[in-house]
Amino acid sequence: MTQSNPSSSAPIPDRYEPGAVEARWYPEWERRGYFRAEPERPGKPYCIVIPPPNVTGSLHLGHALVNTLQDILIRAKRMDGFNTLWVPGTDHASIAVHVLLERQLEAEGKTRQDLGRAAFLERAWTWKEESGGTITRQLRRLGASCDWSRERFTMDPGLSRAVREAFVRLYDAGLIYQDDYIVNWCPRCQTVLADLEVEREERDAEFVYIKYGPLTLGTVRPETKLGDTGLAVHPADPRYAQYVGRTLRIPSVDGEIDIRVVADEAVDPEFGTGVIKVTPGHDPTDFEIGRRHNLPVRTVIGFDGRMTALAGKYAGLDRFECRRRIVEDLQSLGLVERIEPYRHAVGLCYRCKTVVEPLVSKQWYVNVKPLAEVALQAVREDRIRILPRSWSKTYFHWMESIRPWCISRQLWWGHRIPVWYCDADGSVHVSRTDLEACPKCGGPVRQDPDVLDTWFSSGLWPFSTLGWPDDTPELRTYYPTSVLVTGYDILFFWVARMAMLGLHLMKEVPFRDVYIHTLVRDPQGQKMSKSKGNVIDPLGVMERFGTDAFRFTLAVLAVPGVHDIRIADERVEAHRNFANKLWNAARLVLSNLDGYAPAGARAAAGLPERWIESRLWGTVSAVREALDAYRFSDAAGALYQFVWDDFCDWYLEIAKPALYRADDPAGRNRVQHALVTMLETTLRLLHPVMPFITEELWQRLPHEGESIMLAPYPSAPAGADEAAEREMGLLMQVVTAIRNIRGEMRLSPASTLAAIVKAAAADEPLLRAHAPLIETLARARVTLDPHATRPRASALGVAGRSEIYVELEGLVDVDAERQRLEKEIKRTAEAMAFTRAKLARPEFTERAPAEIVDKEREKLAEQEALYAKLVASLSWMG
RNA sequence: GGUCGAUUAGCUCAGUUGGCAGAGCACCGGCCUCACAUGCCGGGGGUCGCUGGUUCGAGUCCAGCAUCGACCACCA
Repeated sequence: MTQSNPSSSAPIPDRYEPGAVEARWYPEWERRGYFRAEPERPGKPYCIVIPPPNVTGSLHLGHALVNTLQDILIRAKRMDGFNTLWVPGTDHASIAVHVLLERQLEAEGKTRQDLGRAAFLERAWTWKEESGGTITRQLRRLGASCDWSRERFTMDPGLSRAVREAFVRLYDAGLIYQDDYIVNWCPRCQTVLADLEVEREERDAEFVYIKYGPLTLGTVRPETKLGDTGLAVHPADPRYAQYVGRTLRIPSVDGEIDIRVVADEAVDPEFGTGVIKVTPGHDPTDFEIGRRHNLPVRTVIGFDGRMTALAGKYAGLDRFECRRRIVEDLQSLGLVERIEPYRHAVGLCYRCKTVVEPLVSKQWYVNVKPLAEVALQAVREDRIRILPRSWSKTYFHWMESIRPWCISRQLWWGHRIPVWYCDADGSVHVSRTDLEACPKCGGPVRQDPDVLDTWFSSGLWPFSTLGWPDDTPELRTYYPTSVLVTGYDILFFWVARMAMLGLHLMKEVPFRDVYIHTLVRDPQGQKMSKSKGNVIDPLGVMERFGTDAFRFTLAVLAVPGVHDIRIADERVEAHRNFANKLWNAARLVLSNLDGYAPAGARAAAGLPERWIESRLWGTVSAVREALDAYRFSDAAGALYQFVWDDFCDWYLEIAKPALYRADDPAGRNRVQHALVTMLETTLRLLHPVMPFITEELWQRLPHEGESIMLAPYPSAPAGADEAAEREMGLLMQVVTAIRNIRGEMRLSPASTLAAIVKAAAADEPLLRAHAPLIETLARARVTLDPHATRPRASALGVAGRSEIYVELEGLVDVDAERQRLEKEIKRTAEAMAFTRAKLARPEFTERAPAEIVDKEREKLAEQEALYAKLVASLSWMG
């Protein structure tokens, strides 16, 4: 060993105490540079870019899950000799930061406009500097082995350059354009929102039937009446055919108005009265109808959510207040026919939950249709694998019906749109560099005041973080990245955009695999939110149970599927216990290593050693296969079962006698060797999931190398030792049979039982050879007698085709035993009848595969033998 | 309205090509056995939502129904 290690040599406590171990190892790993990547390093590249958490955020369960999974993959690949890179970083989260800072300002009685753009941005940067480190500190706490030397932020100079490059290229390709269109406007955030950023929520409302002269129509938005520039009916609706094309003069809240009736396919004649009012300025459908029929746009609600001057006497009123007033006024004019309760979905801002107002305004768009086709193709052709596969369909569906992506935002915090306007000659210039003067006339220019959608810069993340647009070694080595791990909630927001932009700008997919994990919910299945007060703080969980236990729990919960997972304390507690189990197993091994000479342990392995080794290799294969398929739960499950059931419950108990005996140093050494190699390998196998405890224990065990992080990931040298597994299986059955009797008969665990084993001929030598092992594990004296008859006062156990009699020596209630026997006879008879019936059916014996039929026949033979024995036993009971 | 998914033990959930229903927790009984009571040994408990179909054989495949959920959607 070349470096001193921070693990203490003090006596090992009998409980695993995670806090100190975690605090010790992470800084040490980081200090030694284990996380750092080098493009020139040998090994197949394996790269993951982190889904950048919002810079202002703190670690929540979703982050904990996604980053644990990534860390498991990266650690396993790193140990397995890959040239690994895990790029960490954070997102500037334009609108989210706005909401947050504006709430702060609100508390001070100010608005962002009071502050002004420069001061607001200064504040945002200060906030970023102050709290931006929180999440990365917490990721370290989780054990995330990211290459922190390559940490990126979406508003870094380098990434900002990438954003401009991308914008210019898309603009030059004619894929970015400006359009006057109806958009989703958030009156609180004072910005436009992309369609995706509008959430739907069912709300109760009033459906008001308003008289429009001879016609009546229903609406949930009476206030937009002031913006009506037409009425529409379905072209094939005979009821209203006479009105189509006519302009009606009708009474309204603001006197007589003229309104034209048009026919349009968008109208559903079945709904309401079959007539709709057309308000092109405040409804997307109406906007389209208006365009088709040349109806003017009349904007009566402003960007602030208040009625405009065009609203006449209602000008200045809040839109909802105006709604009430209009309905009152209509009622007093006798223009309301009736009002019905109505439940419908309203659009809300995904950040501040304010009701979105459809408004017409000029915005920048990306024509994503052609990009989507390429991105669609990549998934169809499996160049990008979306896992679990079922998510592909969702991706296809969205991509196929994709609409232009509105990318401008009337916000300040973000990437300013690289477009300059010259007022002198009216020219528009898109530029990679800041412009001071108009390239055409040399006159003054002003930059577009808006910023880009946050997701524009995160859409470049897989290559912008690797140095794009420069041609860097990082880009050449690590792009395309190997896998993207993320939640389905940002499949469209992020994954789809990365696929489109990556394929367009890099001409290559941004990632080979996309592993979509499920979302984490509280124990009641509720989505966690601050307002519900059900947020589980991962740091608190790690504090209470340890990071490794927490990570293991997340891995266990990470089942491939589409429905969300729930996390409860009991789950984490169970894995805290698992960590403790591992700790104590190691403690047993470590405290019995005196005199251990690795070189002298070459002697032929005994059956239990062959068995545990076979089990270990089976586990190694299972874990590797599971990780390759992103089946984290299966990997964790295999590890749990091996460590607890096979290694601790069986092998350690088997090993103890040899360990404690001083008279057979060779045998002891052999067992020590098995213990050390099995445990050391297990720790390496477990390390990606439980990095801290495995490092701590590995350092204390005999090992090669300076850290478990750099040790090779185990691979199975051979297949299973089937003979060993079968033979040990039988011995274990005999032991369990005896223990079973002890339990059923209520015999003291302290007593040594007398067991007579009537072994089936084929098993006799094995049972004879390992009788001492059975004796130890079952706490029984074992007599092997192939011709034994069952003693009168005894209980019967069965292992395979062997019988075990445990003498009860008058300790047991005969009636109780008789009852037990009767019950067992009944059960056996039922099972036997079932098997017989199955075998009696020619369809089965003729058409089922031979080995299945043979298995059934064998089963029946065993059942019949057992039945005969049981019946005989009962007669012996008298 | 469209799409996808779920329904398995008291609870939370596994169950990959159809071949004897599993885990963790909870529960019951017995143990402080010199690694661990965050432990050990044993045990009980399920018509796999309902109805049909395919098959020698269905938790698994197909159809319908019921209940719940998620996502998408311009029905005013």
